[in-house]
Amino acid sequence: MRGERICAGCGLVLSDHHIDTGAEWRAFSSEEADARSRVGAPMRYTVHDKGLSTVIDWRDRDTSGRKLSPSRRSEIYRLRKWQIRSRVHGSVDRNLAQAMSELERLASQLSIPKSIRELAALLYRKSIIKKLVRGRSIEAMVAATLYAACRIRQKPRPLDEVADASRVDKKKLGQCYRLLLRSLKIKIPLSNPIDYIPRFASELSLSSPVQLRTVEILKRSREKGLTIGRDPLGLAAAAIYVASILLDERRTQREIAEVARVTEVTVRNRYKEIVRVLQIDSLNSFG
DNA sequence: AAGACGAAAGTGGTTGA
DNA sequence: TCAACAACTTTCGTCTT
Repeated sequence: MRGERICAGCGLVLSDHHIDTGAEWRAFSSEEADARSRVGAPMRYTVHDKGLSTVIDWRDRDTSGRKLSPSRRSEIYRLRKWQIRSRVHGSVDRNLAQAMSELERLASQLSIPKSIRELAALLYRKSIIKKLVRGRSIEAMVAATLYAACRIRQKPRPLDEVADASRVDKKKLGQCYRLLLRSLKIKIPLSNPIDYIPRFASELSLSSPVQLRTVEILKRSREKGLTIGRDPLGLAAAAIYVASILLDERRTQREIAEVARVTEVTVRNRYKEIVRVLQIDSLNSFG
């Protein structure tokens, strides 16, 4: 239920309220699925198998014992073949299948474009080859690859956001992410605060002049060395806060802190530094 | 009443002996 | 491997709008 449509160019969120038809939970058994399902089966997957779980009988008869039409027969034949194939292929394939469906679910919930999903899928395949998934949850590794893919494509999402959507806790997600970087020997630079601005500004309903001013503030902050060793999310939040006041579209520290997933204290600390170093006197109490 | 402020103590990751 | 360290969080009492 948390879909957004995002302009690929600028990141502007065009519309909200898309419906994710997938279940938002995972079930490890059918009992659990029954227990957690609140809306009944969305479709009759049990009939002549659209899922992979149903066993296809060898006889060419349907459940009431009648003979099947020729076209139906060939369809069943095809399905039977797939079922055998999926058994022949080992645990790696089963792991992948599960992972890919989890990836789709997660990416859909986070409105992550297809090209980034594919990169994440590639990373996951590599991590399987490297046996990184052993002893870790599939869900955690999937989330980590997705998080990494977003950062590689310069469309970072806060770690917290990914963690929430995947119900993997932040700590584990971070661990998996770092393992991924180490094992696959990929280097991902710190995320650029500017990359967060379009999303955050959109969530806060801020005009594009505010966005432009925010970017300006971030660039100048970087030149002054204010960004070294600082959390990019905190910088993004603080710059938005300053810009929103300067252009008279003020948002509270709390509002901004919430979308950026940092605390108000961090917003405060960063924005004080920005105001001091960039000498934005109109926000200063002193003359 | 809500927002902003800043001090103080706690957390998890990084670094360097 | 461990301790010091920097940045951020949590919490809370106080001031400002």
